[in-house]
Amino acid sequence: MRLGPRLPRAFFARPSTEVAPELLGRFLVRRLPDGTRLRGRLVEVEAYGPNDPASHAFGGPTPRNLVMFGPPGRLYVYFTYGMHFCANVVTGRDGEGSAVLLRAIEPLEGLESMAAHRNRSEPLLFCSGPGRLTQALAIGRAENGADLVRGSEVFLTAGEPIRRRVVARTTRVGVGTGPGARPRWRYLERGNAFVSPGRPSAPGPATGSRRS
DNA sequence: CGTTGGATTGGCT
DNA sequence: GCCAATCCAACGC
Repeated sequence: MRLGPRLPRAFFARPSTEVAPELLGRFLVRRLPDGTRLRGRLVEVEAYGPNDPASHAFGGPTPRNLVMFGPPGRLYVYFTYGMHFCANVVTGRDGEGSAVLLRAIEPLEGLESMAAHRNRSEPLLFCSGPGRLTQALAIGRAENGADLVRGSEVFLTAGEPIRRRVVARTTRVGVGTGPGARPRWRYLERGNAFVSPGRPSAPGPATGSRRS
């Protein structure tokens, strides 16, 4: 299967809520130091914008979130809960501080390596969740700040963009109940089994009863 | 310098 | 459904 051309810088230089749904169906490609290529198709993402109380960027730059305030098209990786990494794509204008969290991919290539990284044999448990995804693809501190447009360790290609009809929106997972819980900035491919089991922050008419 | 809690996951009741 | 795991960034004093 063709990877398609790489997504250009201009693709990322837009608001995160615009970029996020268009990332679905794209290929996330990871080249390991030993040459192994891992690849999956994005099926679930979340947008984090400027002035977003749920965003790490809320409150301004810190050593941890600095990459978010850099140029778009780079990878922002952070460590959380003492054991998991989460990976984001930086979006918007340089200095803006917005990003899209990569929550799940459908594994397409390098499944054996993913299984080893995850210590699981069930593909549904490889990359269905932000912490699982980074573990399966061996993405960690070293990949923080990686340039997705020009680098070779991690990048995104055109892949198979999906029709907007197939994109479902819900509130975000794990953002609590405060401000920031309401906007429906989690985008997923309707009916895809590899979407994470994470529950939206504010279940309601917009989320629970929607057909998949 | 001490405290708090996290854009999660997996195992157990 | 509940909760422990396990580190460390952010923040307050």
